[in-house]
Amino acid sequence: MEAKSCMNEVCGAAKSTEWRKGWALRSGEFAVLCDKCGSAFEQSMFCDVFHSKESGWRECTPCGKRLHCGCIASKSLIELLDSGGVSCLNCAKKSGLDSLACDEKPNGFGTLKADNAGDLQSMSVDNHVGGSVEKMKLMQLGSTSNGVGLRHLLQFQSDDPDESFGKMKLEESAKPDISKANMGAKDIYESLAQTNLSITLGSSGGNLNPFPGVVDEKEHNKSSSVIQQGTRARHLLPKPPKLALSTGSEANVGISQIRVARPPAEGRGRSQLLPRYWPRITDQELQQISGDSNSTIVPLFEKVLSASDAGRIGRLVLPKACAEAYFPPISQPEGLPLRIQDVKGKEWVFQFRFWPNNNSRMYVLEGVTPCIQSMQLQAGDTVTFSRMDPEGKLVMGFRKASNSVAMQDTQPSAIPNGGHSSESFFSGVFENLSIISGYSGVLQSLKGSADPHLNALSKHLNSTSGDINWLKSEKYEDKTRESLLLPSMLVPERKRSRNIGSKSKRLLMDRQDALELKLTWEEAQDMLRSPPSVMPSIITIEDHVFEEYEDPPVFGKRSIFVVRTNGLMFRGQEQWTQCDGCSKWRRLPVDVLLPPKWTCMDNKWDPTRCSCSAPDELTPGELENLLRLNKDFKKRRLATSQRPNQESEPSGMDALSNVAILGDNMGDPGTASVATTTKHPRHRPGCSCIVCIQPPSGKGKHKPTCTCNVCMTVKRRFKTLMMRKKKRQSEREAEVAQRNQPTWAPKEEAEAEVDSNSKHASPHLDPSENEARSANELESKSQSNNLPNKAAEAGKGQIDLNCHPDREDAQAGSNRLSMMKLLQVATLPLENYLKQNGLTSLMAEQQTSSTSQAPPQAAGESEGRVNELASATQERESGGEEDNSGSGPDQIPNDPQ
DNA sequence: ACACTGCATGTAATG
DNA sequence: ATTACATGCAGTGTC
Repeated sequence: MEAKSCMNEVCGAAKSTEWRKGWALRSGEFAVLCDKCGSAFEQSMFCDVFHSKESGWRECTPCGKRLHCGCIASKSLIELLDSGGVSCLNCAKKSGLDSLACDEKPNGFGTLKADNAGDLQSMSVDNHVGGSVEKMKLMQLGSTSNGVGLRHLLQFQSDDPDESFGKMKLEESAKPDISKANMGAKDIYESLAQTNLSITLGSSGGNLNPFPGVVDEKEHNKSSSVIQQGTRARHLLPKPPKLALSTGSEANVGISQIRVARPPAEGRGRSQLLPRYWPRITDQELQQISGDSNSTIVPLFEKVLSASDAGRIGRLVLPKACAEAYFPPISQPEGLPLRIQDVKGKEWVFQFRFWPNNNSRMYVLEGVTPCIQSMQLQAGDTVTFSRMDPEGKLVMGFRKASNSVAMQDTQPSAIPNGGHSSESFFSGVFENLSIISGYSGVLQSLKGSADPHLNALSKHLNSTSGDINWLKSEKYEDKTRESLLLPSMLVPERKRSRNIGSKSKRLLMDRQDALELKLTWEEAQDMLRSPPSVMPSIITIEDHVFEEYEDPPVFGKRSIFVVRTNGLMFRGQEQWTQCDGCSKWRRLPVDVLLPPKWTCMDNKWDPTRCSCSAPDELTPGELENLLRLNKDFKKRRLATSQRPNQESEPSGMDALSNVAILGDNMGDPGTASVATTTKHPRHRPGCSCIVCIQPPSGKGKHKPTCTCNVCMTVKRRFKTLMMRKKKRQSEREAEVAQRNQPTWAPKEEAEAEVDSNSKHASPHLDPSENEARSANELESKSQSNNLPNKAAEAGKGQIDLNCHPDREDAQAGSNRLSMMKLLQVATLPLENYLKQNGLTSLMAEQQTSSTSQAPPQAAGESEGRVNELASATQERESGGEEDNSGSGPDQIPNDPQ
C-alpha cells in the first residue's frame, strides 16, 4: 500500500502510521479515521486505502450518540459534516462549526453489525481526488471476524469503458474456507449490495454546486450545496430488504447487466429512501448515460409512473424523500425550475415545486408532458433520475414497463403464441436470455449450490428481466429484449407488483384483455399438485382428513378448459393441453390433473394420440376457437365465483338496482366486476348510490322521459315507496282511530315508553317543542326515505322492492317493524312538505283529519303530486342527521333517491 | 368548453 | 396512527 497523506491539509498525516480505523457505514462501506487529526474519510469519496481491524461504530464525543463516521475530509471538511449527520472526535471538537454532526438520530444508522460490516482486508483505490477519475481498484469485503465470510471482488475501472466500466465481478474468495455452498442467500444479497456500492461512487471533490441544473439558484443556499456535496457519492443503505437483483439479458456485452436495486446516494433527507425508489440500473445503462465522457453517473432514484404522472396534466409526483434528498431545497411552493437532461442529451426544464399537504409536502415536477411523450412513456413505465458527476447534472432515464406487465400478469397458456406450451414458452424466453460472463459465475455457483435457497436465487437471477432502456439516441440495441416475457412465477411477488406501481391498484390491468393474462388465485390453486414422489401423511382433524406433505406443492401443467355448446345445448367441458415435447394439443378428460411435465406419452386416455408422432388434434383455426372458448369459459367462471359477492354486498334496493343497472352488462361480469366507476373508487358498475346513478358531472342530467335502466329503476323505486307510504298512512289513520277509543290515554303512555319518536303525534306537545321537533323531523327525513332499504335489509336483501306493495306488506309484517314508527315515518314527508311550503293549514287539516278519523289521503293522488312531494323531500335531504332513536332493527332506512 | 392550477381526499404503505 | 401519494375536483383562466 502506498502511503498517502491525510487529506486534511492541516494534518497531513501519513496513512501508513496514522490511519488505522475503518468505520463501517451502514451501507457496508468504510470510512477511515485519521488517528492524528481525527478526520474521517469516506472511502467512496476520497479515501484510497483502508485498512482496519475494527469495524462498527463510534460515539460522537459531544453527544455520546452512536454514529458512523461519515465525515469527509477535504478542504471543506466542516461543511461536509453538516450533511452527513455523522461526527467523529475531531469533527465534534470543531462542532462549533456545525452541530449537525451529532444531529443524527441515535442509532439512526446503527444497523450494521460487525458481522456484515466485515473487515476491510485490503484495498487500493485511486480515485477522484482532484476531480479526475483514475483507477479504482477492488476492495474486498468480507466478514472475517470468525474467519468465515464472503469476499467479493469488485473491479471498477472507469478508464476502460469497453472493458469494465462499472464492471462488477463477483468472485469466490480465494480463501479455501469460504464456500459458496455455505453462503446463505442473505449473504449473497448483502454481498451483492455491498459490491454494488462501489460502482457508482465517485465524485468530484471540486464541484461544490450539485445543482447546476437549477435555473434559479436563489434558493440554493450554501448549506444545501454543501449538503449535497457532502452526500453526493455516499451510499448509506440498509440491507436490501428483499431480493432486488436481476440479470440483464444482454449477450456479448462485456459489462455488467446485473440489475440491482442500488441503494442510492444518501441525500440530505434523513428519512430512508424506500427500496421502491432505489434505482435499478445496470452498469451498461450507466455507461450509456455517461457515454464517452469521464462523467460518473450516480443513480439517485426511480419511480414508476402513475396514471397521473403520465397523464396530460404533466405533473410528475416525486417521492418526497427523493425530492428532498436529491433535488435542491425549496422553501416556497412555487419551487424553482430544474434542468434535467434526458438520456438522449436533450435538456428539459421542469418546475420543481411542492404543494402543502397534510402538514407535509407533496413534491411535483411540472411540465413533464413533453418529456414523457418524447420518451413515449405511459403509466407503469419507470423514470429514473441520476446525477452526472462531476457536473452534477441531473439526468432522467426511463425504462419501459413491458416486461413488468408481463412479469406480473403473464399467463402463458392464454397467449396464443403459436402453440407453445407454458414450458416451451418459457424456454423460448430463456433462450433469449444470456447471462453476462461476470455474473454467470455466480449464477453457476448458485445453481450448483446444494442450498435450495441458492438455487431459488439462481432461478430468480436467471429469470428476472433486465430491460432498462436508457435510450441514448443511437443505442436502441436493447429494443428487442423489451418484449421478452418472463415467467411470473419466478419473480418475487413484491417486486413484481412494485414494477407497475403497487401503490396504485388503479395501475393494475383490469381490462378484459389484461384479465386474460392474469393467473387468478383460483387458477393457481387449480394448478397446485402434491409434491412428486412424496407420500403424504394422513391426519384427521375434527373429522376432516388432511394430507400432510413434507414438501410444498408444485405447480402442475397448465391446461385450458372449454365449454362446448351447441346453440343453447350444453355439450360438455373439455380439457386441452400441450405436449411438452412436441407442443401438439391433446384433449384430455376434464377431471385430469396434469403433472408439471406432460407429454404425449402420458396421454393414456387416447391411445391414438399417445405419441408425439400422432397428428395434432387441432388445426390452427380450431386452436383459435379453443382459445376463444376458453376465454368464455373463464368469463363464466369468474362470473360464477363473483356472483355471491355481488349478491352479498348490496342488499335490497341496491341489489335490485344493481341488476337493473347492470342490464346488458350482466353478460360481461368480468369487466363489470372489476372496474370501478370514475365517480368513486369504491363504487362499481351497478352501484346504485346517489352518486353513481347520476350522469357524469357537467354532462347534463337524464331527461324526465329517459327510459334508461337508471331512470327506470329510480322511477320504480319511487313508485313503490310512495305506494307503501300511502298504505302505511292509511294504516296509521286506522291505528290513530283506535287510539281515540276510550283506552286512549293508557295506550299513548305505553307508546311513549316504547317509542319516543311517536311523541310528535301527541296532541299534548308544547307547540314550541313541537316546532323544534318538526325541525328535527325535517332532518330526519332520511329515516322515511330509508324505509325501503332497511326493510330490505331486514329481509336480508331478499325483498323484491318492485313487487306489488300488497305482497310487500306480508313481508313487512315479518320484519317486526313498529307499526307506529312506520306510520310516523310514512307521514313525515308530507308533514314536512306542508310545513316547508307554508301549507300549515293543510297540515292542521291533515292532523285534524287524522285524529278525527278522516279518510286518508286519496290513494289516487296524481303521480305528479307524489313526485312533487318526493322532490321536496329530496331537496331537504342534505344535512339530514338521523335520529338515533330510529336506529336498531326498526331503523327507518334511506332511499338513495 | 376546455385547460390549468392548487387543494382536498381517499387509500395504501409504513411505523 | 401516521404518512405518502395518486387522483379527484373546484376555482380560475383562456380560447
